Amino acid sequence: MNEISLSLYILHYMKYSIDHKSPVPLHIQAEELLRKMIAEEEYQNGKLLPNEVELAKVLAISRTTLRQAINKLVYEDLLIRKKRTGTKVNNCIVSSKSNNWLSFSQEMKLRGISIKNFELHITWVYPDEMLANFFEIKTDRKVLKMERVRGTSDAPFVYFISYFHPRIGLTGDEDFKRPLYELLEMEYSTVATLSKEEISAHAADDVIANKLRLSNGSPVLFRKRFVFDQGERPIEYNLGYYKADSFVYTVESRR
Amino acid sequence: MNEISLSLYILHYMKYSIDHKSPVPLHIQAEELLRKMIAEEEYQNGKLLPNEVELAKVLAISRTTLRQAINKLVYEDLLIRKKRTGTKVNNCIVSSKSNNWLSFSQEMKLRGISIKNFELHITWVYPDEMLANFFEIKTDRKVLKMERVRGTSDAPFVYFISYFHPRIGLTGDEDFKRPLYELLEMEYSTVATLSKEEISAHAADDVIANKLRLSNGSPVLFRKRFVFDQGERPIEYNLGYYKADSFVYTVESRR
DNA sequence: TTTGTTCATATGTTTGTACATTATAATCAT
DNA sequence: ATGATTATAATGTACAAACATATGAACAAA
Repeated sequence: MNEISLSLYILHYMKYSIDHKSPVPLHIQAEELLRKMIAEEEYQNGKLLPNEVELAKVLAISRTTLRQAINKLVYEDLLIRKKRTGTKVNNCIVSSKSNNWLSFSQEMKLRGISIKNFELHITWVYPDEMLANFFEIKTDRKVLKMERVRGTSDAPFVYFISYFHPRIGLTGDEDFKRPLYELLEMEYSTVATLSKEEISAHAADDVIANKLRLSNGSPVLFRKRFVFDQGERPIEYNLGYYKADSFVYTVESRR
Repeated sequence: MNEISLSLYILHYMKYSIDHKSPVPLHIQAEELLRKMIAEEEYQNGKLLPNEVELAKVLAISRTTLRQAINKLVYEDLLIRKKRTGTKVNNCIVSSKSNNWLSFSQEMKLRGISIKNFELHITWVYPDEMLANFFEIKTDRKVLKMERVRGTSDAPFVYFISYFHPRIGLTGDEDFKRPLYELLEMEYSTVATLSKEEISAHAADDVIANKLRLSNGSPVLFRKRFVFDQGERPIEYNLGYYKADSFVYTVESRR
């Protein structure tokens, strides 16, 4: 690479730079920087990152240190390396790692996808038999129900229904635009620790089709989620209807 | 560490050793070795791994390389490092083993469902770009393709397509009515160890609808499965189309 | 036209080295 | 005894330097 394009790079990455005097480790700084970089539009379209040696040179860190940062993102499946070609953003639509406990919005943010809340509806309802049973409460004890439709700026792609255990103490006036599990953890010292999920395919009924702007009978991915706290006490029952092809559930298992 | 305890270590790790002449990278070998080590009972009880410099010395690899391996397991949350103390097994997350490794027919049997094979079709085909890439072979090298439709005595409910890596040595004349992973293990000494899966919902196209006796556009649960052996070498690529509501995927995760 | 061959260039692997950080243990002064 | 200090032993961070390997592209030979 010649002087000119090198200085272009320098210019380009001015806004992100590494502070060698900062107490935070260089590879952490580099990681942060990469996360910001790959959130940018141009990288979403499959543009390659600058190659390792050059980028290391520009950031004035060693290639090893840079690789340390890149590797982390590769492991998180946010970047894909290819020999002789380079490293680029893994822009496959939406996916969720099973052991990852990021909230929906956090994960979307990570991938540089901005999400829009289409609907947010809070009510207090009587639980049905099943829910009362799961929460281990009587059916005459009201629980907080949250309905939510979310998607990209273009169109909604998921319809959530959540029920929360009254024990938590939610009033319904909380700011539900905040990441949910953060809210529970910060304000209600309830930590979601265990989740049991059931994933299946369904045909959209009237309600679902309407919410997701689909025609009746369209395929949706349905996820039922039972969430527990540290003491394995039930805290949330969550139903999610995802527009087909908008959500891929990834699971990694080893025996 | 003195001579005696060092040689104890050597003895102890004789069974696991690193082959410097093998084509598989040292850090991969080290990773495998660690996985085996930490599976041992004594390490489950909070026993610390040997410290990095010593272990590196015993295995005759550099500390950096060893750390590469350890880091991967740390990232997977299998190991926990602690300064001044050492690295030990994180035995609190054993639940991920809930991921059953039963084969399809075994699992059905367990549930008391007798299954019927509707179709079983074996061919040799050229892999497409993606498959060749996964198998790390050229697109002109044929691979064994197995198609299979199975269900209850009433109706089919799943359509499988499997591709097997030529390395395994399958001829196509095997008895595919036997449990598949048993066959691979017994006859071809190929042990499926790691599986990465992607689950999503789709609308059935002509082919799928026909195989499963559904109408076009009906919802199906689609599962893509990448299967690897001990050395993380690819051995199978499997596509499964399940009739909606006939299959529920359950996942349990703990953080 | 097809098939090798080579070259350039990207990531991949591995080592050796050095110093920083930090939690604990041992020591010392009070 | 107890609080402060120091030493130690582990991981954490960082660099530079090789060499390995895969692959696209250009070119040459069949």
